[in-house]
Amino acid sequence: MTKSELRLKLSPTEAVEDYLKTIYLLREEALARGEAGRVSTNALAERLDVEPGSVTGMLKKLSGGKDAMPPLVVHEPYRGVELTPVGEKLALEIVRHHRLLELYLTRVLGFRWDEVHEQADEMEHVISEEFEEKIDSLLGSPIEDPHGDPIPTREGDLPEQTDLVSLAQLELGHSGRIRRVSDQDPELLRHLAGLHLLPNAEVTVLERAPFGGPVRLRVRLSSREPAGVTSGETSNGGSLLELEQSIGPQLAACILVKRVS
Amino acid sequence: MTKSELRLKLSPTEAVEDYLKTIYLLREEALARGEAGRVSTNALAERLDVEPGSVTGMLKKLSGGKDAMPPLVVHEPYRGVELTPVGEKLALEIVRHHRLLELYLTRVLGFRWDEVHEQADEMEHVISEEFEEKIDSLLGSPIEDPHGDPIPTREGDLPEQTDLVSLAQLELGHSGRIRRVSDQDPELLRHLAGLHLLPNAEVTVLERAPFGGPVRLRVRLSSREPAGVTSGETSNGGSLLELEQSIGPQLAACILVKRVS
DNA sequence: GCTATAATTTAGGCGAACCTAAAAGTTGAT
DNA sequence: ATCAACTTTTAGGTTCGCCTAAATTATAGC
Repeated sequence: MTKSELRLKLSPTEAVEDYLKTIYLLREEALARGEAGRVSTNALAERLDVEPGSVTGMLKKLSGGKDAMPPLVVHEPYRGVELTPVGEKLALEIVRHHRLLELYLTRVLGFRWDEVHEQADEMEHVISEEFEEKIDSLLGSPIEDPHGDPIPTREGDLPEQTDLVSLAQLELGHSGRIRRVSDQDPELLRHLAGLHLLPNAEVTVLERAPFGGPVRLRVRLSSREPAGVTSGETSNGGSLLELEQSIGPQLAACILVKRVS
Repeated sequence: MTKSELRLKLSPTEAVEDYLKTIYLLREEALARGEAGRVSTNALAERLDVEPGSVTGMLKKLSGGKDAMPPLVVHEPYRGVELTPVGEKLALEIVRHHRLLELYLTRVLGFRWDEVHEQADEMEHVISEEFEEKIDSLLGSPIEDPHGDPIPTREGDLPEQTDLVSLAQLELGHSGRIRRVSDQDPELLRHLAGLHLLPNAEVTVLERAPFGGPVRLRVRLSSREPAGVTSGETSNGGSLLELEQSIGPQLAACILVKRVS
């Protein structure tokens, strides 16, 4: 009843919100990789941890438009799906909730950046517009979350992130400042924090071994490391402001930097 | 998936949590009224806004104990239901979440006391134990919420509230300090705030009209009115520290006071 | 003790969102 | 042009939490 009451005010189901959000995020990731086109059913299925058949069923519902709800996606069979303007609006609301929550949980409640994604995934569906507004203004209307992901405005506009390339693309000898890291995997985030590969750090590609070998990097630590990012181990006793790390190529692909040199 | 994953760690469903919480709260209210005995199916149905038949079905499930889940209630057909120790533990966890959230939303995020109940009802099911701990310590391990309801400890102990009587019971000429008000109805809370009948205010019963007539009260405003309780209208310009109000008997029954004289 | 009323249970169903298995359609490589 | 590999759809099923309607059981008045 609490649930159905909510849904009655024309709000989408939690499952619907998850589908819309995921379509949006997959699209965003594809764009970052320079790929065009629609999101495939299978990609959605994998990300949502659901069988492809279930996705088809949901896409049918979402593109149907019932209950005074306009179509939220355009699904062209065999060629993927994309959001309608209304669907994108809804997706952006959820993404905004998610990223605001992630930032709030780290900045205000002191969680580490690897702890917040799962919590935000739960809370994003239940917080009220008023709650959203309160934490937004408490944070000073921030434009990105702890992982560097841009936070949509209430109106659904995204701060543009220009010229970001992944460490997998950055040319030998070139440098960049870390701007954005995938928030999906807590393990990955803990690992990166351990290597001090954090937002605002400046890195240079020293060497790239062939055949998918590791990438050797010089890391210049950011003077002010972002809050709530390092674990308890305050091993920053020494004044090491520069170090070298080696990372695998799929890890490098998760790290987006803004070119410096 | 997100949902079923959670449930797999042996956590109860949201519906189950709502049933347990509601059984607990109805029991608590009955105790306050001096009634003993179990909670009836119909009382549950009414509070949960669900048909009685649905309640019976759920009670069967809850008393069944499956999926490595022990029985959470004892349901004696035709004579109501009560929580088992395990069920009560779970119920108290939800109540703790709810009341901590209510306090957090008023104290930290600046919501009014009539705005927080519905939000807490949603959020209580999704916040993590870590979130609970963070806001608990941020609030200084508080013992009651904005409406004066006691907050269970993490161990499931309740701060005792001794000697509370409702304004419907308080004898003519006697005084009490408002300690606790039902948080169920936002309208009621707004109304009370308008009459300055707020926690910590001291009231004296001046007159009680017969046949369920109104109760006339003298209200001495608390020096420090609880935060987030009065609406925008800062009509507290004058220095009126004492005033008279008249309220109906069912309203009086919602206000619990601690005897002063 | 009987009956009216209220409380409870039974039985059958529904929609949401997922599943599996298998069929059907599409694409690309040779 | 054909066939293998992939993608998508279909068809039928499951669980959860709710519903209604009808049957049953308890309680209380007379």
